[in-house]
Amino acid sequence: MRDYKISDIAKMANVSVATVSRMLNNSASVTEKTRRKVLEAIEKANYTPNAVAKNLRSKKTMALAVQVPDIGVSYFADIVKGIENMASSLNYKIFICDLQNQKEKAYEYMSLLLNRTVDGMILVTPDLTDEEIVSYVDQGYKIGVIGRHIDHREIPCVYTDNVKMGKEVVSHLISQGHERIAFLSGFAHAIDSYTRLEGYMKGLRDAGYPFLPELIENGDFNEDKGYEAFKRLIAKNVHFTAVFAANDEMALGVYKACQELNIKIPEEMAVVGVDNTRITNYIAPKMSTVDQPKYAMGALIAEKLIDQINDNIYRDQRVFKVDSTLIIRESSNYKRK
Amino acid sequence: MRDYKISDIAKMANVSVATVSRMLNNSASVTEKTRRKVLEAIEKANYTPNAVAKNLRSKKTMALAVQVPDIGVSYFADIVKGIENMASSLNYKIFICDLQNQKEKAYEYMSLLLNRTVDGMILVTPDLTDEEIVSYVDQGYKIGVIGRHIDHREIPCVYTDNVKMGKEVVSHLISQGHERIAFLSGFAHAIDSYTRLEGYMKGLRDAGYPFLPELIENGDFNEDKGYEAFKRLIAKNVHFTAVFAANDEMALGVYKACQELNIKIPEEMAVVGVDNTRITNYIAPKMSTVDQPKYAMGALIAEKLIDQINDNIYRDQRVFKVDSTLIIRESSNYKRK
DNA sequence: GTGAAAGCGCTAACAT
DNA sequence: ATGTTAGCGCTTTCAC
Repeated sequence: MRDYKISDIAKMANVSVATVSRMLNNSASVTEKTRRKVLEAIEKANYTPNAVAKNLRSKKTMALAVQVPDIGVSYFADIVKGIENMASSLNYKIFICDLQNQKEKAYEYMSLLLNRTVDGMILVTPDLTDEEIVSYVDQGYKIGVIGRHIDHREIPCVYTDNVKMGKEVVSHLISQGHERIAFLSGFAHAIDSYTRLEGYMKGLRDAGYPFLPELIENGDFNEDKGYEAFKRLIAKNVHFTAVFAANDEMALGVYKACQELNIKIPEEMAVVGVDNTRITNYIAPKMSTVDQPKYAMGALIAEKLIDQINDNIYRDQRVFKVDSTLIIRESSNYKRK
Repeated sequence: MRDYKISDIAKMANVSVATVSRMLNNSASVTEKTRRKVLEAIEKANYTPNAVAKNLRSKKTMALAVQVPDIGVSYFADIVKGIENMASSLNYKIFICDLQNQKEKAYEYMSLLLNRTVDGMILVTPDLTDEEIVSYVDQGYKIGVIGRHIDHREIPCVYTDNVKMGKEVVSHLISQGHERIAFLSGFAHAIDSYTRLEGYMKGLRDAGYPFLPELIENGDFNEDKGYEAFKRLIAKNVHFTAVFAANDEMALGVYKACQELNIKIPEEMAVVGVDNTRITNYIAPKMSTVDQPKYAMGALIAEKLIDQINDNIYRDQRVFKVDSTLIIRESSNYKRK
């Protein structure tokens, strides 16, 4: 393959490489006549500037990486769409790093940031600790996070008010006549899960109900673990009539377990998930869940991270707590007693 | 941020840059003693080689781009996982290009290939024509396709035997007592849709049933268009008792329309989709569909494209026709009459 | 408005 | 086994 470079174009158009570069980047004015000559040469050669050389010289790649636990989960896919669209409108490209639920990959993918393949990284994952993230940022790497809040003036954060969300779910369940509500958490270390649990406890307390530790089970945000956690709950022989799962995937696991055990949703067991994953609106019975403005959250974090990359001194708001919306569908729409 | 480069490390370790490079890339032997000195300097400086400079010099980026119509559709997400894992095991990175169902983006994203941001591109999309793809490849760009077959010795292809698939679906439906089976196609120009239609016609002919053009409607592989297409079918007032949709998304649109029109699936209308999208196994009634070995297909195309990138002369098989499996679930599991 | 030339950080050919 | 150096294709400073 014949590969043209900027000097070939310069020669063909009888101008200097600097002029071609200036024209390509609109970085300085060029007479209309020169412009036409250059354009003609470019056309004739079918020339495309080499982005790698440009990146090296300009020390920018105009690319961001996004880490998600599993791109197959529509919650993450929707966030990524928001990121992609905002980034694209600001002329940034996106590397999607799909961890496929393998934690180790979180570290591997950081190399994209360290080795300058991308200008910044967005973490939609709980894997790296706050300290690790802060340490990278203090070395000058640009990172934005979604779904968690890190208190550092150079880290843009977009997250949901999980405490409020948890309280809202619990009070809805209570209003439906439930007194004993189980909670299925995600990873123990995931802040999302943690704060939803906090909301759950506050909701219980506000209503004057006791917090029963035996009604809490750990999962890992995946369907299988939700399934297992629910089975453990049943095996314990504790009484409960509702489940609040820290995300939809785990709630799906509860559905599966209920089907196997012949437990009727919502008559015998109310189920509420979180994320408003696409599937929740198709499954029978339709699942109650909590919607987050995923697309907007993605767009917001992309915008703010790009701001951060281009400014360094951060101009204004950096932390965004967004509201979620409880969506009551069939799986919890049944008044007990 | 202090950015170390290879010459800094060389100075710190009292060796030449070549030695550092050689050590980093294991491209030639280095004495254990030098190795340790260099390692120590790298550690001390917290040095990571600049991938952009490396890419420029080596004229490789070790990255592939993958175009998909919509990463939120689990069919594509699964293929991408296969690609990602194979690529990653061969030390390649992946750029996911999510078209978000906007055709124009297909062309925009090609710039990643043209400007050398990636070494190759995998198209899981029907948007570019065979001619366009061939033209790129003839210019030396490396492209692999999935879901279609392009007759060119340098283009690896992995695709499903859609004709066989179509016949299988139709004969299943016929065996359930259906005589008038509607077909919902995807884009008119999509080869997948085209060949499935071909299989549908052959299946009909084999059974001695007539092909009725009024039972064919066009969609675009999305739920909305499937919904509309089905409504048009109904509005035509033609008689039919089964629908074969060219993919699950459109079949989902049929579900929605049936619900609105109070048509019972499968008793009054059998529905079969294609792709075995995750949602088909959760929706009520569970949807019959055709499974393709998505993950394996993704892995295969990645492997073959990387082969092609590294060889140029293509060694062996380039075209892979894989088999699909009809999965009969509730939406077509009802014998008529 | 345009050109000459330095240099981004790395690899690899050539020399020792 | 190790060092020297040219050069990958581009942007940008400094002249003019």
